[in-house]
Amino acid sequence: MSKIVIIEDTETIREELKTFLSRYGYDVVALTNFENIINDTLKEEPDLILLDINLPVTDGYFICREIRKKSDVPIIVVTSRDYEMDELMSINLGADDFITKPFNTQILLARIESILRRVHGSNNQDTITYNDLKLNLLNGSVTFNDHTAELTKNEFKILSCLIKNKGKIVSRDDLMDFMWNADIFVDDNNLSVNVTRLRKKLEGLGMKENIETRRGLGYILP
Amino acid sequence: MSKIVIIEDTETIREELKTFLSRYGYDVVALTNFENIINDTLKEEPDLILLDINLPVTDGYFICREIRKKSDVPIIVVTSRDYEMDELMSINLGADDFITKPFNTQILLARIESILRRVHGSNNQDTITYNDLKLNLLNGSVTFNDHTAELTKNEFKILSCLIKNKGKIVSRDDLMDFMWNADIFVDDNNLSVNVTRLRKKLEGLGMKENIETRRGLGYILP
DNA sequence: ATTCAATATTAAGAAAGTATTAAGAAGTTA
DNA sequence: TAACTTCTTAATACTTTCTTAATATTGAAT
Repeated sequence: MSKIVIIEDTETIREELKTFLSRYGYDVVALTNFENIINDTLKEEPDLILLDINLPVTDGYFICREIRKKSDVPIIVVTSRDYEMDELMSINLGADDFITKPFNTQILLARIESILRRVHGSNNQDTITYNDLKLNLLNGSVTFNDHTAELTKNEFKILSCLIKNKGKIVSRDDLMDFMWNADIFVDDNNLSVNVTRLRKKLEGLGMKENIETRRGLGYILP
Repeated sequence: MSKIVIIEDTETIREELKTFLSRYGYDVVALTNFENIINDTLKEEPDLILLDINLPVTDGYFICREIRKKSDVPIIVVTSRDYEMDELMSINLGADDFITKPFNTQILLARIESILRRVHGSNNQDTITYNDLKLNLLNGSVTFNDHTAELTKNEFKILSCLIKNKGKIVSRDDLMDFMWNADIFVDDNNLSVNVTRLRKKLEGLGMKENIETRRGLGYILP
């Protein structure tokens, strides 16, 4: 399910869009407080952003550029038909597409799907998830709701192994093999220690229930 | 120099487009014989196709679909404003973008450039950025706000590699490979030294937080 | 309830991994 | 070649993470 963040000041349009896109299976977040809009948007980790460029208070151009500085998330810029040159500008802003108001909702839908297809097409397996827990494979960080922590190499290996096998028990032996070359001897307790540390880190993020021990069998993310 | 094929039956528009796009440095081919249009077009091996969907004799929809079957070349579909639903259709046709007549030539140009940029990868880029940091790829200088510094070859390579991978951890090994031919041995510490120097230079520009170390994993511009 | 193996916990020292500094080597440019 | 910049090597310092070790807890089996 793709998440779309809507940045639009007109309440009616905003709500219409939200209802419409939700009906088509998108996870839609319509931000209403524009004070900290850039960070708020990025915090949502959307798959796509729908940005009205003609915001009366905040500057849509600015928002677009700032978001692009920090993220490659696709941005569709919404412009008013009267200001066609805005379209031109939005290209240089780093926007991925733009659409003019009033727009046909089917067209909007098609453009959204087109972009998402393009992005997901290139098989973005950048993050793996377990419920609300996200493990970023590229920068080695975990996020649970809004809280993020960096993992060390060992913690990262354990967690990625368990998430990839979510719902299955992973034996301690398998984990050991995965983490260390099987030929060199590593004390078995080493794993316990690292699991403990990982658990603490996850709890620190607010994830109370995380890795479970199945005594005699291994560990599991149930 | 990118080659654009124009498929448009109205001679005046066709010639106008050709003149206009040529002036902006494109190699333009305007086909006039529609008998074998699909093969003729593909034979040109264009970088982009501009296709009028409302061709009176030949069916633009058909052309678009057939071209897409045989090639991934970007297609911009030109439609008449009256038939907005054409836009939707053209997406399903495999078109990459569409534009309605009468169009602002600057917008057309912007869309063409946008698509070509997307396809060619962000190649024709003179500078790459990370937040407020700009790295000029042509002269090897970095700018942070108003402050500028010259980078040495090694510093440049490290920074460009990290900016191109912003948000991702780049392992020391990858950086080493990127900087030196993997076959000759280069002391690993060499990288540390160069990272230190680069960091100092960036700090000197006022960029307090820059390259982060992820011990055991690599470096990252977060 | 007791026992025992399996796992957890804690803390502290060891070991990698990385940073820093300086000095000489190797290029560059005038 | 001299003067300069940049690169590499080397020696040493620093830090984070890993591992060890000693001890505690848990849960299943008896």
